[in-house]
Amino acid sequence: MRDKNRPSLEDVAALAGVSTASISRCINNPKKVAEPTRVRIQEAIETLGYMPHFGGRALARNRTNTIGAIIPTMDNAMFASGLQAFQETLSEAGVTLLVGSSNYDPAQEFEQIRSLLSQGADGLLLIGQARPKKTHDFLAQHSVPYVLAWCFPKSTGHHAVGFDNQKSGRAIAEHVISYGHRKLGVIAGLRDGNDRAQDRILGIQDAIDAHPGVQLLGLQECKYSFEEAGSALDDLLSGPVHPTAVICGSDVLAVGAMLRARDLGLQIPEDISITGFDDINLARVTTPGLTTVRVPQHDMGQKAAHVLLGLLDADASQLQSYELMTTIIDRGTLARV
Amino acid sequence: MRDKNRPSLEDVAALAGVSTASISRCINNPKKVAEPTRVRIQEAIETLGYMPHFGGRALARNRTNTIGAIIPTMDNAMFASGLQAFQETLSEAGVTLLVGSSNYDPAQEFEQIRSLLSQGADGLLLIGQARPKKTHDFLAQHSVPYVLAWCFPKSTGHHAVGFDNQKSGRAIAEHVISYGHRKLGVIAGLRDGNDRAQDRILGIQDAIDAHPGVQLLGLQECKYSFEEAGSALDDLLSGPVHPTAVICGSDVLAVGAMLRARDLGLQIPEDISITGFDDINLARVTTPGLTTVRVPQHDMGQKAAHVLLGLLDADASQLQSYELMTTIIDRGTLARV
DNA sequence: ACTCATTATGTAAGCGCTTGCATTGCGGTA
DNA sequence: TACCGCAATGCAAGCGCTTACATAATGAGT
Repeated sequence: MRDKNRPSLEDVAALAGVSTASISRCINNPKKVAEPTRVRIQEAIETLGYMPHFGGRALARNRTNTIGAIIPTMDNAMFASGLQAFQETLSEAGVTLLVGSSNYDPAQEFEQIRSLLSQGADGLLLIGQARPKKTHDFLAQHSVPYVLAWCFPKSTGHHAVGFDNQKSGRAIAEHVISYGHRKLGVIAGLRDGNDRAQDRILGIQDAIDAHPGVQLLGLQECKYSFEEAGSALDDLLSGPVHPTAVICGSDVLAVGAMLRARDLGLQIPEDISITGFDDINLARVTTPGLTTVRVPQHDMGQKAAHVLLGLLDADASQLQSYELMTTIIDRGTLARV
Repeated sequence: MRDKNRPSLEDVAALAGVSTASISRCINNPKKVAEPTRVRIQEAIETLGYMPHFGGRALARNRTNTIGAIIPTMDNAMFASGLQAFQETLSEAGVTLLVGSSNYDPAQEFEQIRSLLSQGADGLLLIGQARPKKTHDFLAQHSVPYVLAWCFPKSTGHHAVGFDNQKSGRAIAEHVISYGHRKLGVIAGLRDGNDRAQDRILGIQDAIDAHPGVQLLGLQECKYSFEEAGSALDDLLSGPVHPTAVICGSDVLAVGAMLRARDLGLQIPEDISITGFDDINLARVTTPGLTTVRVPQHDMGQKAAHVLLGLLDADASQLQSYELMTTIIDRGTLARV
């Protein structure tokens, strides 16, 4: 066992010639201790290199100062940068981030929730709103405060910091339609267990339904990888009638489709238009640049952290929800028809 | 205080009609408990929805089953995907990941180390080898096991899972030179406090020194952003003689330079060659694809996790180091001259 | 001079869990 | 039948910290 001679409160107390209680107060609430004592204690702490024992502290105050985030994967820049902002904000408040990843699988998400909770997380950040009853029950049973991100539930039953995927999906589809496209294809993420993917599709459908002349020639679902998106494009192009525009549920999918289109010798956007969703770095880099929906990832992460921090202190039962707005970024992959 | 009626070991013990010791054993070492008792205990746990209290456990065994990672930023896909692999591997072993970020700043890194340690991290993953004495002392004083990643120190003083940045830097430079380039430019990350950036430059220098006819026309250091890299390219092109190839210290820098080159009306690679380093997704997506150095991010994260897990169990003082190999990926941004 | 706030500090009782040691009960052996 | 060894379980002492409460010291108000 390492740390055999890790100094404890008692050691510091002995050195400083005060009781352990004073040390504790000095650390947690300095103004409750007289100036000279405080200085003496500080010195003792320094010379011993004392650092409070996490377990002892967690046990005594029943609080870990730790918040967990469970995201599908950090491999997608979209979540990574939101998480970065989230972490930075927590850190400023002296709270540490625990990370779990679900790989878009509700069962894995459940396990990670369980795991982070058993690690004593004081609160949780969860992506999206759709989850099995089992998960909801579990969360309720343990009454952890948590906030949802990357979504904005209409029935605002829960704290959320995000945007309306359906509305945004509709917006980009309307945009495409406004450019004159009438034959559309869609490449979406697997909607099973993924409400964001699902809602975006719903939004696209809304737009199509609202414009009688417009038809959806095909809808492909696939994983978020260039390769799968490429195959999805193949499928979309395998029918007798080709779409003039393909709306993609994420930038990764869109770029995958672009890559494939290029391999097929198709010019973008002359031969086929493609749009993305998320506006990650990738979208700025393709030729031409990807027309996409900008999601305020950074703000979302930051705001979510603030909300969560608030929930910890105030035993806030008051609903805290913030809807952030997305915007369409016109680059070069959408042509007028 | 939430959790007022969170069940404790004692509650379970009462329900199951055994002592708390048995419950504890049943959880931590099932085979020390007779089958029928085990079943009874299990049931009690289920019906109560019992979950061990983290603090209590951490206090009693002086161990948190938690590992911290401090990376420069998750905003760079390179670290994000390594971290993802790291997390997954830890998770399989039942260990939770704590995340801190340093933003490439040694002082911030120190603070994060301090913070994660005070959160009881049993081990640490750190990026790179160069850090202030203060940091080293601190790590030594608290005798936490830690492993370095993204580097492979020659004086293998410490556990490391990574690659030799200098060697790889030299390799890509040699590659560029072998294509006939004689006038080179370099855009690197800020080397202050960043040994990876520094070593890559050193490697490039090595290659240049080894080839008498080759000259380095300019070396620009900047932050890892498209914009800064763009400005760096401007500077490189502001002299009387232009480089025919620009070697960049990361893909982000390379792409930033490409974007700017395109704005300047330069054809890549006809007018100017550009190479990257890391091989993140971005590199596959540009037109033409970026010639770069592939870093085995995934393997590195995974291997680092294994090493760290090993260090926790075996009180392993034995040095565990793994050098991974990088490879040059030829895409289209390097022309023959 | 005496009382009463007020402030600074000490005392000690937990917080929930693990674990070394003691105890019990059992089957096998002499 | 008495004894031993072993497996299963219970007992209780911490682990290091926080905090309600008790105590001491100081100064203000009368």
